[in-house]
Amino acid sequence: MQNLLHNLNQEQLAAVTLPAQSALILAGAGSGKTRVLTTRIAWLIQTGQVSPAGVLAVTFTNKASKEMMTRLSAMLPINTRGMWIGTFHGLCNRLLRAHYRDAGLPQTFQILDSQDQLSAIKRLLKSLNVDDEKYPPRNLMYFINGAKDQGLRANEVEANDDYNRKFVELYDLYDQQCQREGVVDFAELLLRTYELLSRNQPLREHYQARFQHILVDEFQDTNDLQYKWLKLMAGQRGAVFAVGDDDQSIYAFRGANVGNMSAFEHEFRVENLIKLEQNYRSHGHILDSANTLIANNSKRLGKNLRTDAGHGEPVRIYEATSDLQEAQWIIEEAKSLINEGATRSEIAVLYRSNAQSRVIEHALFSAGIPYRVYGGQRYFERAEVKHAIAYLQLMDNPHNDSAFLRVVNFPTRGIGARALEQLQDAARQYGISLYAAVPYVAGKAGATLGAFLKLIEGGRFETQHLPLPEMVQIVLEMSGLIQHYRNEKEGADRIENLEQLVNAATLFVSEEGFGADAPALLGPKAQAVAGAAITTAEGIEIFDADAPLATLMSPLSAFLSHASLEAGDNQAQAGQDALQLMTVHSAKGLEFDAVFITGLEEGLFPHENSQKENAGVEEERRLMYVAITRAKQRLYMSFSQTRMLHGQTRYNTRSRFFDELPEDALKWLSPKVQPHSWFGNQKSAWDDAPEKGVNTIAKNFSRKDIGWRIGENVSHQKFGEGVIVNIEGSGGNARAHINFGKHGMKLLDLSVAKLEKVAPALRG
DNA sequence: CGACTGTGTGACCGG
DNA sequence: CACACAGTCG
Repeated sequence: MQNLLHNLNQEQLAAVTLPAQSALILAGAGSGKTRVLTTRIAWLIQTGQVSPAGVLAVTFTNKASKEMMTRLSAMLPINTRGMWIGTFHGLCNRLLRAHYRDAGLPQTFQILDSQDQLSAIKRLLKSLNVDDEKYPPRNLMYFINGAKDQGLRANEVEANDDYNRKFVELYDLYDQQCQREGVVDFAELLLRTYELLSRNQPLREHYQARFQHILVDEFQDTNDLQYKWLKLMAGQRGAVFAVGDDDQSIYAFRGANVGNMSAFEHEFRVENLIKLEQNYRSHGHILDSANTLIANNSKRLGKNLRTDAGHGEPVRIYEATSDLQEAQWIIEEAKSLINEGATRSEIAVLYRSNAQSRVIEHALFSAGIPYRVYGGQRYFERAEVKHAIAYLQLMDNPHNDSAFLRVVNFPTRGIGARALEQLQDAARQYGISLYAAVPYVAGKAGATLGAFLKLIEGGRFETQHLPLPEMVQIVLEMSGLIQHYRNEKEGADRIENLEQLVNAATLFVSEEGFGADAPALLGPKAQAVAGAAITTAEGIEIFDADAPLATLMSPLSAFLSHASLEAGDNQAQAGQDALQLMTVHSAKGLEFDAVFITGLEEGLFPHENSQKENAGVEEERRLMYVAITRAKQRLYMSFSQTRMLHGQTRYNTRSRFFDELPEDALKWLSPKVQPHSWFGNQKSAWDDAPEKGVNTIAKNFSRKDIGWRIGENVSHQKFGEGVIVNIEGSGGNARAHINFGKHGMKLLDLSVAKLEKVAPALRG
């Protein structure tokens, strides 16, 4: 035990060895949060305060839970696979499989990822003849998920006007559709588990008694439903050890509620609030920047990171003239870092949104620097893989209409809109799934549909006794997918991805302990394996959802869950030493020797969608805080005067966050190319101005006429610095649209407004 | 009727 | 750059 604790600092030690009560650990970035969590679990077990089965550890990401298991295995000689360590979603999946009947689900229920969910919603609207312009599917999806994240069913949502009442009605119909098809979305996994435990007293009491210690990572990211879920699991006696950092709460957009931290403090009667403020990651200037920036937020629990490392390098800031040039600068700097001996994989380029990666990737590619992009499309989200998965889904649960529609005519087999219309009519008439409705379709359409049905059933029959990887292989062939892509010009990659699915299945089966020969389709004998049955006073038998997936569901069901819940690695050439490109969101929890934060412009970072509400800007600031605290030794920040986004040039001012950083920690670099930017140069914004649209109006005037031009940096007494985005009208009537960053877009009369020219590169 | 091709529109962050 | 849509050909 000595060695377990001996490397901890005082704060960490105090947290790890707290008594068995609920506690809140405010853990700053780089303060050894994961270490405290895992050591706490190990310490509890090693000192005999709890058995491994009495611990429930919840994380948000698969990565975090894997990390926890790995570290725990290194500390204790136990098999962590049987332990209850996982993401909220993964743990709920386990519980629902074990108690599927009580939860009102088929044993082979399937999980919709957000793509699936959106297409299910579109399908619902279509079948109801709802105008999807008036009720956009995406909005309905946000509405439904938002409600579920608060733990609200349709009948519990308040609607004050007709428009929202319609949403509520559609929410209810959506849930009915999911139930009919045997599918659940992400939020449903949690809500359904919550309802299961609140309604089923013996079950609830069983798990409450079992989990004496509940540990939660990234507590600041919990939404209302997750908070209620934890409260229910803990019951009266459970000790919840919550670790979080309110300054790193960056998921409000999907329902996370930082308020849960103070609520937790009161409702769980927290006597021990420990702050981990010693930072082991970043040099002084970097940490100062983070601290000074985040001090601009109003609602904080209060915490200031300190470090024993020296000031280190200043934070370098660069103003680029264009996104292209920004990328070139990044590459120059990265190159010199590498020349100085930096490891490529220790250099990260962060951006606010995925769309920004393209320019940087292009530049890196041209420069021949290996790089790796996180985010973007993930393995199980690729179209061809989703197709293959849909065939497998149909074999496990034929009533999944989304899966049915995805592949019924892919590869094409002569089933068109007309046939499907007939099928959908029949399904609606009898209230059954498309699959079940096939026999009710007559004529030629009925025959082709019948052939598809035979294909699925034949595949199922042929593979029922085979192990999962072999089943996958056969499905790839009999579905016609391989053949289809073989005929396609650029199908080689897709075939490779499909064949990768067989490997994925092989790997999965062995990692989850299914045994190489376990038949893919055969349901598990859960009752026999999963520990003793518990009979309650009411005579209800409960089978504990103990132990790994292998005892709860068939290899195929488990694999399909895995495909939805883990979506796989973000594509990338893994392995080699490469620069790391990712969004700030996906960088959370990581650290790098050198970090570039790019695109620091008003409208982009902070993002324009967040600027309407004040709380939104605070979240952007926390996001910036997360970005800064990823850096260990070197930190670079850059912004650009112009940027191509969604096919048009945008003129932005630099991010307000620059004004919130400590001057003495910064070093402003002047642009290396075109020092006074394009407006003094021959090639100017005129040449790049789009040929169509409002800009052509401005194009009719020469600079002499009005003295101002698009793209020019100006200063206004009240609004500060801005950029002329567009000019309309002529001569004395000319008016300019000017982007004043945090003051927003203004339309000013050029003959009236007192504007001054600003040289873009100058800055104190 | 169904398969294929071209044009227009919307696009952050993620389990 | 991805989808949904209309329009055309077999």
